[in-house]
Amino acid sequence: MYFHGEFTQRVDAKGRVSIPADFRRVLEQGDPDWHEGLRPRVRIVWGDPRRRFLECFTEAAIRGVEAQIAALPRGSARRRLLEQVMIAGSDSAEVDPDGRIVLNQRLRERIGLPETGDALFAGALDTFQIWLPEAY
Amino acid sequence: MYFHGEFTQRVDAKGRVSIPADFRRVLEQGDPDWHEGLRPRVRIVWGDPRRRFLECFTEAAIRGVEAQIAALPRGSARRRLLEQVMIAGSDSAEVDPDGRIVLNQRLRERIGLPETGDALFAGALDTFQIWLPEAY
DNA sequence: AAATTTCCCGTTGACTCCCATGTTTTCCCA
DNA sequence: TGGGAAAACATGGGAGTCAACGGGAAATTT
Repeated sequence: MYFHGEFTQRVDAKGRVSIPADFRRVLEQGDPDWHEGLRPRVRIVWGDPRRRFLECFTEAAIRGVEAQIAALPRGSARRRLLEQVMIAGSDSAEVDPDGRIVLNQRLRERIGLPETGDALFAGALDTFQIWLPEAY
Repeated sequence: MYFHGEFTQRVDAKGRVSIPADFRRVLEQGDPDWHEGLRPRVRIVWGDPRRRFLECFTEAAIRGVEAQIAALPRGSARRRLLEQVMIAGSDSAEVDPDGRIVLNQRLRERIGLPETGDALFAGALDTFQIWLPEAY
């Protein structure tokens, strides 16, 4: 089950933004611990300075990435870099009962989202991205 | 089993349009999860700016495309481009019990369909296209 | 206690579902 | 082969449902 499609969602004054319903379904299916009535988790990666979007992973997808990094030689340059970008540079969040997550100050600044405005969600197979619409 | 032929169908005020019956048969056969009494799924790709039509894939066909994209290196330019055009730039729809799908505002604008009018369906083997008749 | 975060509501609009109707095509049998 | 019944198809409309979203109250943090 993959993310696909493109959705514009409003970010309110509290930093809340609705995850498109289709994406929620994918997050639920992609979270091994999830079951009906529980809230799916999502991992938000912001650590790559070259990217002007937030990259969001299902629980299953981020575990795959973590396993790949863990398989690299401890202390190697490549491993350190990926650790810094993907692991240190990520937040995990829970989708609330209304289907929303909160983008905190740092996350919003990272992609240039104003106090209140629209965010663009773009599906990309096993991840989805959150963009400032003008930057997309 | 392939899409073929050319059909003009009416788009009503709600954006609904009947899928030609022949095409429905192909969608049903091309959806691995489909069985009698279930509704076939269809994937509508609108993301290629050079195209002035909507390209519609069977479930099997789009999975093939997704698998090919997923096989490309994560983060490569080619993969990002294809993700944007084919994955983010697509909507999925279910054929309703009356054999119709809904073309929402964005899809209609994409090919210049007026509020109410005719759409032209053209078979193209494993996909079919939806055109504004004048543009075809 | 001030600020931030979470929870819970109500509202709005879009979309889905179901039903109704007319037309065309298919099928069967005289 | 002609006619008629039955099925399939194309299309319209109304009502119910759900997602998106904003606001205030409660809870938590600092």
